[in-house]
Amino acid sequence: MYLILKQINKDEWWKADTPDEIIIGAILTQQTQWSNVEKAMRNLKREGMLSISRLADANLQSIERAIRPTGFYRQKATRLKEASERIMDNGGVKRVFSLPQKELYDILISLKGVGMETADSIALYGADKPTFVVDNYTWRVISRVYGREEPYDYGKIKEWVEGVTTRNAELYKEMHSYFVELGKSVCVKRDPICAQCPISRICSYGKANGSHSR
DNA sequence: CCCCAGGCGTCCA
DNA sequence: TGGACGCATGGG
Repeated sequence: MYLILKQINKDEWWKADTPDEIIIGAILTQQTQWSNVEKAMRNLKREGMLSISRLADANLQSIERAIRPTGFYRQKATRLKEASERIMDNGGVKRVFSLPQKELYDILISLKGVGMETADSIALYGADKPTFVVDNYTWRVISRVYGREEPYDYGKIKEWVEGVTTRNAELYKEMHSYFVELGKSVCVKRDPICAQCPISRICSYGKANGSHSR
């Protein structure tokens, strides 16, 4: 586990040249590997569309073509364009990001294609608001460590973490990157092969079926 | 061939 | 209100 975590630099983990790229990346990475998002971002940059203002005015088909590698590209293209238009209507990225955390969140969550995780990701990594981001990796790690069997509930996990930590954006960026990188190495199902799992020693699944006895 | 990916909106019991 | 489903390309 330490070998994985020691290589993470929270300032490099979600790197972006502009705040706009955080918004674009947050939408494109939904249910998608980051390597495919990078391809799409390169395409958008090459076409001069890697900003909220340019996306708002861009041709829908050209957006679709550029972001195809991320999958769900028709949905994402429409949502990217409409979200960009809404943000421009609200004064642009800089103004929206300068709003108080709750007002920013309310705008983000009202956008089609922006749910709780995406809104929190944008607020945290784009606007430096101290909000903890939950995702499937976070849930995968927590549910195994604490032996939770109930369905994934975003709000419950978020409230629990924020209740036992100081509300600090840099801390939450670091924690999120840890959960994601750890989660990537944790089995998806109740896989009995735990030898190389970074959390095998504290995983309730392994304890239950005895595969961690060594 | 299979399963999975840094979700979300919609629909239905 | 929560569980299933469609969205779709790319990688292992």
